[in-house]
Amino acid sequence: MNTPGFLDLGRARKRNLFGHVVEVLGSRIVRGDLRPMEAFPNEADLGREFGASRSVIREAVKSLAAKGLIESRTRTGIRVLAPVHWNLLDVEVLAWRYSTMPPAQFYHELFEIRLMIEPQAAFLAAQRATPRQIAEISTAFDEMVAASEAGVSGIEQDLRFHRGILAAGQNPLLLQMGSLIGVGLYISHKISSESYTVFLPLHKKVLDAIIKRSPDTAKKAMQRLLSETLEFVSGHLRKAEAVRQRAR
Amino acid sequence: MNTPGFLDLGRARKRNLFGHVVEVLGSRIVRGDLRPMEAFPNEADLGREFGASRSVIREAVKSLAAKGLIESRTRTGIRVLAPVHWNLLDVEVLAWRYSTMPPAQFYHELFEIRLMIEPQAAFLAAQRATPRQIAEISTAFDEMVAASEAGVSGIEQDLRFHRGILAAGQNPLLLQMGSLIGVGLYISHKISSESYTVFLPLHKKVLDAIIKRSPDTAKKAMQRLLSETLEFVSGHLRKAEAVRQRAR
DNA sequence: ATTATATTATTATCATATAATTATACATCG
DNA sequence: CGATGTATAATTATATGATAATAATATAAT
Repeated sequence: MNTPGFLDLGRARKRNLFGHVVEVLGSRIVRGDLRPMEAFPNEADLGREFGASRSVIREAVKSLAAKGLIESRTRTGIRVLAPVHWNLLDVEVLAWRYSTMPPAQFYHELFEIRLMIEPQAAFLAAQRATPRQIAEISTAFDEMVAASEAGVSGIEQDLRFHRGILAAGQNPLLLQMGSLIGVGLYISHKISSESYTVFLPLHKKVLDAIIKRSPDTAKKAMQRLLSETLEFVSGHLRKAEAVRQRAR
Repeated sequence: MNTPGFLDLGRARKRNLFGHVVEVLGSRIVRGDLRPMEAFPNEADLGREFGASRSVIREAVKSLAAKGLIESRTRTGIRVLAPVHWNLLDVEVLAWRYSTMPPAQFYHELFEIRLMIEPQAAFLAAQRATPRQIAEISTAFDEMVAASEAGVSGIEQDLRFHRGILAAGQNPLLLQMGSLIGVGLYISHKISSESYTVFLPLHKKVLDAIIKRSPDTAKKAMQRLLSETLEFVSGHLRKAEAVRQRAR
């Protein structure tokens, strides 16, 4: 039974009117339909477009403003902020970006950051992880293996593995990167469901190094895991692209 | 009572009721006054506490929800989410965290992340920066020098310097780290206004390496700049702490 | 014991009214 | 002419009160 947890990226958010408005406007902004400094519909217009009351529109606007996408001022109206202000690590913003960008480019961006963060996180985890945290990472790995043998997704377990390492780094700011990893795994899995099975041994090396308290080894193992995964998925994406080209 | 924001990053809050409610509730949550899963006031109670109408409360709640601090569901009410969900890189959340944490600890966390990101960003900048971007970084540095000679703050210029390098890395996700740097600089400056003057030569080395398109040199220079700044400020913090101890 | 149903607390949405803010245009004055 | 104050109007900010939808909990029926 799959718990609908962290990874409801694909799922359309249409629970309620508010969510719908946020979703549509957020996508538009991130996609670039509504460019900074250009005219933005005012509350009344938005209400008309979505058939929603002013309250709903205002709440949606506040929500997008909290993510740094827009700003709303009296008399001036609503305006899209420059991308510098966007909270790009927000799960929703990440999802909007992903759904409106060439997968290969997005994936590349993502891994460039992961490669900066996670190896060092593994390093710190090897130094600082509590026994409890090591156990958490360890069981996550075991469940990845089990999922692999059972031939099911395992993406949740994979995320728990990586999140566990971030947590063991004992720096709360690190945990923020969990959203990046979540999206990364989600994409990997969409592209090639075998990817995590192939890389189980590399995960194991990271885990072992953390258990042995060998920071440098953990760091290098994580580096290798990430760069090989990137290579693997990029290859798949290139192949898919080639097929699409030929199909024309 | 409500703590007036020690940190006016961007815009000072309290401009209006909405901002006030967001500020106070956000601080409370981040500080840990309102713990996850425990009872949270409902809309009516919040309205009574702040003397605000339901609209204001609802908008504030949506705003905090957009930052991942709380979740609001029909009949269940509002509840604080686990810290994993918080958008810790959001400028406001960062500010709330800073104003409710021991400065030394916060500063350490911050630099641990900066040390993961910025050296590699400098590396990428040396590879990828456009002439225009190099010019931007360069003028930012010149203005830092000018500010230093004039004996004024220079914190804006410093931020532009570091942001410029992130931008030159050509990875939008990198830019998100600008908020971290902004807060970091703000704190450095509060602690010791001389800090950036002392480290001008190290900035220069980073700039030169980028101009010369020497990624490895740029990376190492940035690494040195950051770790020495960290050391410098930590020393000041320790001294301040010692003084406070003695004062008892 | 399990399942269906009713109750009820809470948020979701709507509609409307008034206040506050501020960009703009205009007028006034030095 | 240029600066500076002032009225106007557009837009968001806030308030109020009503109804709808949702789901946790209690209750009744099987």
